[in-house]
Amino acid sequence: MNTKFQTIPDIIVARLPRYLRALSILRQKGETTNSKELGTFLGYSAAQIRKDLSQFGEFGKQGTGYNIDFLTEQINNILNLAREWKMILVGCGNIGHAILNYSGFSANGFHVVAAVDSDENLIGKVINDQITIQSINNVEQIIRNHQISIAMLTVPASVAQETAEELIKYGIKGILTYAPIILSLPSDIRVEYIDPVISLQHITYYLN
Amino acid sequence: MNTKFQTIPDIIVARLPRYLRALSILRQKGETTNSKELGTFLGYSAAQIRKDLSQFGEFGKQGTGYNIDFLTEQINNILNLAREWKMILVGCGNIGHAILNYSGFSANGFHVVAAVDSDENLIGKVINDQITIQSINNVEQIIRNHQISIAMLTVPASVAQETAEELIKYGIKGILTYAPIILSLPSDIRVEYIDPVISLQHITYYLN
DNA sequence: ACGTGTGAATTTCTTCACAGCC
DNA sequence: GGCTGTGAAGAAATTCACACGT
Repeated sequence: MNTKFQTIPDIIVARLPRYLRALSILRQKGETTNSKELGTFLGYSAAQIRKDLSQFGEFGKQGTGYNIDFLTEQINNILNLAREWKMILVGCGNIGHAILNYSGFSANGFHVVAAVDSDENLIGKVINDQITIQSINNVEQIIRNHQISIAMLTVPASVAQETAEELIKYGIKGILTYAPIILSLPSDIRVEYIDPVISLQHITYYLN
Repeated sequence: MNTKFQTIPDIIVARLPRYLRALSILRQKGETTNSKELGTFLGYSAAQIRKDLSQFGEFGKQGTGYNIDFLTEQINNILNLAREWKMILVGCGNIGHAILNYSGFSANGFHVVAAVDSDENLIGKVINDQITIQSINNVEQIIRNHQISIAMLTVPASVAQETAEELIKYGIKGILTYAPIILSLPSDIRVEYIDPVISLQHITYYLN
């Protein structure tokens, strides 16, 4: 194992959040698990689980397996989740509203601390008794004041690229976008796409 | 190329919907494209684009590249998109509501023909002047009557597994689930996950 | 006896590089 | 000249299999 001088393949990093999901469920049934159980649960091989984790350290015990709380803590550390993250929601249409009403983010340490939109009619609206939609004109000030590094982008596809570029200017480093468009951004910006149509089109290949 | 006796790696299938997204944008600028342009646009190598497409046929012309309309049609055929797909929405909370109000599905040939929920207070509610939320008790009848094979699952995590199992009994073959839980289902059922927390946790690995 | 961590073997995926056609 | 389609080469990911610690 070596976390300092080796860069971890992204394909492994991508699996770590799934490990967390699995661990939180397995925790309900016991204090320990092992690579076989975890693998069966997630649909991966036991060897792959062990190989993945060994990239970051020696988290298991021979003969016993993994202590779930300990492994969870380690993966949280690896993914920089041992802290709270502030996010800004950019675009407050249908999806934006659903996001503001969704409790799953804050339950996992991700807090939407501001929401902006360009639609005058939405500005000032209070969602979920918690957050007030602000003008997108304030976005620079909001991002800088709160030191926000993650944005959720739920604007129309037609303005997604330019909006993303603006956010980056103000210090955003990671973007979770729901716009059905491929963003062209500097390589140091992390972008994740949520595009249900792409997921559906993937499914239909296997149907008939 | 051989589409009959070779099974195509899923990693290639997964890229095809992205090609469609790219093609629809490139189409606005011209009638043809080539592997280099497409690759640059998507962040893949030109060789990979050619290799991927060659799995399914010879869609390009030497010296010219690919006719965008033709290539789009071919990929649509490969992904079984040259038809309309009916879907049922199971769970009409926040995310369910956002889905019902989202036009991106029907614009791509995916039609939500029914929506069900277990909450008595929601039943009978009309969304978007189009669809009436029905009782989940009717789900079998709805799926069978409409011959629906795709479900969008937006129920709470605690009931996602059992709900999915029920849907499969009635003939559902593909599930797009928003529940933050790993479903354990027969291998002939196609499942795609949309889990924004997993996406965020992937992003944070690269931030600090 | 159980189950990890890990080199080695294997399989899969990506890129190279070029013949061949437009 | 430009660009595809594709074997061959190379790189990456996965699985094997086992020594070793508990």
